Amino acid sequence: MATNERRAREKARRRQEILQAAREVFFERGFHQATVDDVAFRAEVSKGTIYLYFESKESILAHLLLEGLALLLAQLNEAYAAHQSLSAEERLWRLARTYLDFSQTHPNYFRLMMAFDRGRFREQISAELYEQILQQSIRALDLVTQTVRQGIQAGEFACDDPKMSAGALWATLNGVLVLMANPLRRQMLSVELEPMFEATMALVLRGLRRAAN
Amino acid sequence: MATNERRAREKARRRQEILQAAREVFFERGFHQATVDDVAFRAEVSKGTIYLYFESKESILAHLLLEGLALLLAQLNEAYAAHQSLSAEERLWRLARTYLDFSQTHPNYFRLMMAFDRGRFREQISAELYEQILQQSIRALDLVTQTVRQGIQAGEFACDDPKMSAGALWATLNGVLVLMANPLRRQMLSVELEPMFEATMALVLRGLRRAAN
Amino acid sequence: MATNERRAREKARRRQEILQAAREVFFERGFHQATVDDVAFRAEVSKGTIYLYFESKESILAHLLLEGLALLLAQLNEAYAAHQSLSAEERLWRLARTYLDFSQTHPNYFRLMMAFDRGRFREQISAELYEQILQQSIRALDLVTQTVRQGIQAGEFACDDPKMSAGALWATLNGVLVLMANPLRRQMLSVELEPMFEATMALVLRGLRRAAN
Amino acid sequence: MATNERRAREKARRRQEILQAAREVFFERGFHQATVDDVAFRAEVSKGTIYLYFESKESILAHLLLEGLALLLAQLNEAYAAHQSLSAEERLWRLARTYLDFSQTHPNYFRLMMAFDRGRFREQISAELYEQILQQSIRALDLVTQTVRQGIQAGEFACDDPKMSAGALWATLNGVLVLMANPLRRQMLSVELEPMFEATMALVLRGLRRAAN
DNA sequence: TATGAATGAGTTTTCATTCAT
DNA sequence: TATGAATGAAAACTCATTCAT
Repeated sequence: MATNERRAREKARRRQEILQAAREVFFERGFHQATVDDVAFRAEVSKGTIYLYFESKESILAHLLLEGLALLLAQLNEAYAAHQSLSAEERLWRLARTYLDFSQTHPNYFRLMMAFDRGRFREQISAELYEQILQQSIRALDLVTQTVRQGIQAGEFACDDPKMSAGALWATLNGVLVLMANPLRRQMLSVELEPMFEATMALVLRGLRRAAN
Repeated sequence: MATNERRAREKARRRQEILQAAREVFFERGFHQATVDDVAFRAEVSKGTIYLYFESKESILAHLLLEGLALLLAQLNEAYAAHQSLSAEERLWRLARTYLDFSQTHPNYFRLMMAFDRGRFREQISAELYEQILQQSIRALDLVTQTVRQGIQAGEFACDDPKMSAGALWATLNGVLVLMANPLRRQMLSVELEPMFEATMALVLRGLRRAAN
Repeated sequence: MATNERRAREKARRRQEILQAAREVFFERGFHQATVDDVAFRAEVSKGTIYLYFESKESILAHLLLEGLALLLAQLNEAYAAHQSLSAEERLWRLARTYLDFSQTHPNYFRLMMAFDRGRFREQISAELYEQILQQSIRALDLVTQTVRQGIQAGEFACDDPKMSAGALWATLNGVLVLMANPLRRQMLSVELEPMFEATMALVLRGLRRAAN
Repeated sequence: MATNERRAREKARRRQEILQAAREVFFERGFHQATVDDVAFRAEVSKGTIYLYFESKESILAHLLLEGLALLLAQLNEAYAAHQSLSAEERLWRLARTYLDFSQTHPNYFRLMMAFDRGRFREQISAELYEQILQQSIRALDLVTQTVRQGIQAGEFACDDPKMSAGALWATLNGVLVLMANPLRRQMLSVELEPMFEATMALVLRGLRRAAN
């Protein structure tokens, strides 16, 4: 029935509204500082309604994380697919640059992703949700792996295990982005993110190249 | 006076006992789950006493972090100083291996360090304490920078900015260690920490070497 | 009209389904622990529908109680009527035994009856409903009163006020059944329900008999 | 030290104050309707303080019950011990009358005792507390058992098992007191508590007497 | 008649921190 | 210096009931 459809639509919309409110509130005040009441108030629904759409406060956060991952994945996919004739190295640059951009444009989502590995978060959400998040985060890595594989086949790269190399590259990016996320540390190192990013990528890619051996 | 000295000594000891208790409790139950009461009980002092030695719960955590950093630094220093005649590359391997070992032997301290960058932690402790922690964490990096500098001077490495290269190396290590800290992810990647560590180090060092250009 | 009849029939059936679901849910989880949602789910109707058939959660419980009382009354009536030529004492034994059986076969209903006297239950249901329940519970007593009266007329019993004696007998039964309902207490008293029941009945009937005076 | 003593004394006093406040609040509004906030307000302490002295709301209730039992036991003991030369039957009358008086003077405590057997109360308090309550309630019964035993030895009573007879007597009293606690039921039965009590006691004691056989 | 989304007051419990002794 | 009793704000989550559709 049409009624059912409309209902489903409205339900989805309401859910989005709550998620949107939670995003604002969590990002403004921090997850721990923010209260479910805050979210309800911002979403202009009652507190009970929140629990009609989400199991717990943590579950909301998990869904925000999923949202962020989806956004990142979309951008990475776009970067990956954009130009078919790209060399593997160029493609890796594009992927990395996209990630860098994402981390700067959506610092909150990025911080959420980095925080995911830590804490008792895992214990507070359902196993399915947890695995779902992990799956998504692996997908980003898969794009890199594909590209490394391409580079190996094209003779650009000289590594044996594309998975491992991709992991190394991705881990490196994470490390750099996290390291440089702290302004005080940037100052102490007297290095800025952009050059550091460039240098690190150059370093790793140099390591990957055939001639390296 | 001797009395003063003894007093100071006892005060320091009491402080250590509290710290020790906090370490156990925080690591067992997690920082948020642990209560100051737990710490007081474990340290066999009253709750009020805790606040004679530390400003707040967060401050205790910060001092634990400092402790962890001191431990790591000691180990890194030892690894750095051990053999004077080491090549820069060998020395970097030793430093990295030491860091890897530390992350495995003291996973709780390691997690604490990684967590430091996140969250509202910064807002909950005094600015001095915060900077102190940052200073310490920079010192570790300095050892790496020194080594890279040595490599450049010796003609081993072919990079311009030792600070940046050291940062890249360290960031890479952090990234790998964090990435592989999650068992489920290790499984999904079907890669183990040890080979990943080796491969990543090899990759980055290859990128650093002269011949690379 | 036939339609009306069918409607009424269906309405009654739906009501019974809800009552049946409530019985299961309330008895399984306890009244307070059970939610109206549970009942609705079990009855396979929506929560709103529950309120089309019952005024409140408490009202459902009251109707369950009425159901239990009806069941007990039916059994008591049967026991009372079964053999016309029974002596009063034999008849009292049968009634008591029936009550005992009921308390064991339907412990939940029995507990509900015993709970009725307590708590703010009275304040939560309509006065009519409350009185209805009381009326029903009095009817059971009436059977006992009738029998005592019979015994007096037949010269079996030697008491003046049949109402009072019946009340005493019934109260005694209630007391015994409640006292022995607790397993831990049975253990502490090292007496089982059955012998206690027999002994108490024997005691009271002895007291009722003519020779007693 | 004197300080310790005073502290202990004050702690005990504070505990009593909370218990006193809880008694008032629970009895006025009913346990479920009453909130811990109410108790705290009445006791003029903060809510947190309540939980410094009692584990839970239910635990407070349990301690009130213990208080009531202690009071009842004191009165029963007094009645039991008062006159050494009493016959068993006279003594039973005194004990029963004392119980009756208690139920009228402290209807709230009495209701609490009757409620104890029901509900999920058992599941909400610690096993020790639960057993403690049960133990106390058994002690009252023990006085009756002692007296019945005395009657048997003196040749007054003609029963075999004093425990069982005492149980029957006590159960009977409980039954009568509960049955007659409801005003509406008293009205419907057109019997008042006092005569009912007298008649029931007479009935049961007649059943106990030697001549009965 | 039936639905089920929305409500929002209500409740227990926790815990970092303070302060009189 | 040490204690530990007291605080009281805070916060997540529940659920009976209503009402627009």
